[in-house]
Amino acid sequence: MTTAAKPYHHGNLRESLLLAAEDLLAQRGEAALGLREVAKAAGVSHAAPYHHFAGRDELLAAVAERAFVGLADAMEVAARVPDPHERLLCICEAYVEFAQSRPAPFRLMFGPVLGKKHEHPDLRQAAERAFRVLVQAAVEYSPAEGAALALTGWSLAHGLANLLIDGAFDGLPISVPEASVLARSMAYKLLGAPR
Amino acid sequence: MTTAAKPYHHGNLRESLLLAAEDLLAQRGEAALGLREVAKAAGVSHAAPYHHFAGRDELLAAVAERAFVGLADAMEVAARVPDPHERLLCICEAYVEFAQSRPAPFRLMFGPVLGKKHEHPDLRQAAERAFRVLVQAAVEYSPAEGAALALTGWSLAHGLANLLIDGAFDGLPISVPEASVLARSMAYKLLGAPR
DNA sequence: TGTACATCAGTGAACGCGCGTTCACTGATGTAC
DNA sequence: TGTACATCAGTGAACGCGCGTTCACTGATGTAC
Repeated sequence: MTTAAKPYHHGNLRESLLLAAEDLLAQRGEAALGLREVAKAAGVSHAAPYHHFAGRDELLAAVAERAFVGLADAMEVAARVPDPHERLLCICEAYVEFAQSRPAPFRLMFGPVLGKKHEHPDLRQAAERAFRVLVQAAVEYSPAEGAALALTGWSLAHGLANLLIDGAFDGLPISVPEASVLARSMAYKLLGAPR
Repeated sequence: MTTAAKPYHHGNLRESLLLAAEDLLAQRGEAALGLREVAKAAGVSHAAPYHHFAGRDELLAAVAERAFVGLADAMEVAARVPDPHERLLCICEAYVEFAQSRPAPFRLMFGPVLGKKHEHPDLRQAAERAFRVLVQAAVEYSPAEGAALALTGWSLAHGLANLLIDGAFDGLPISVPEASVLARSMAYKLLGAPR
């Protein structure tokens, strides 16, 4: 059994660091996302990341940006549903599912750990792409109130997502349905039943 | 001008520590909420808090609990509105206003910084009191769907609150109204216009 | 095809910092007689 | 009312840790001739 000698030059360390960061984020949460931890997880000295990122913030911003790309992708897939009513609903469901399946990235994307988000234009751009999917579907559903509907749907999905991943519903003195059932019933309250 | 000699025994250090923590939280956010920082802000050695709290987590839990008490109080005041439709709306508005005026406590209450919330029964109890205000108003508005309506209203208010305090609406490519206008228009979408 | 050399992308030691927690201590308080 | 003494609530030093960042360095790569 021969082990490949570890090359001095990594070749694609930037990508490896991001993958390691995403792994770390998923396993241990945003509190563990330090430069040294990420470097260790990528199997590299703790000073190596500085050749690829200006510092911790820039690494975090890159991770958040990639997460937003993933969210926008999922929302775009959901937006392929033909019926406008169902389409809007599926987009919101996709949003909640994203948060549930990747809670730590979701927190990083919106929370205060990564401040000064406006200083990272790529991050902002990815976020806006996701938002536009929702706005477009809302306008298609209701041209007159598209923007307001998008903000309302976003708030509803965002609130449900956060409450779910923060465990706020756990052990509540009322019975709480499954997340997907919840999302659907809430959306029906907002949009009415399917036409 | 005589300065009162600082007494060796503080008298009410537990309360002072909590006040200092709340101040620190408001000024510099949850990241700054360390035992040493709080002790310094209270003008006491960094080991003194251990006579009043088992450790950092217990201090944080106490701060979060007091914040939940404040939220529940605000919601109860809002619940005095006679008309059931307007009452439900005012409760949600109070929720959003609380988050906007005290974003850092709000994050601490729900976020992952303070984990294992179920290990702090007082905290859970204060949180449930706030939730019950909402459930009761929802049941009074619509006995048949009270619980579902409460969850939906909570999600909507919670999502709006989080998006607002995280600055997610800043610089969006659509125009976003004032927070209170937003909350009201969203609630109308959910409940219909006043009867 | 070989070789000199500039550039790149790593390493590991070090700096300075703040954190939570523990410990032996001491000054202040309050209670029993 | 006075005094001995237990208890309480502080202090300050110390431990061990991990963090972000900087630095001089060196091994690897690639390019010009």
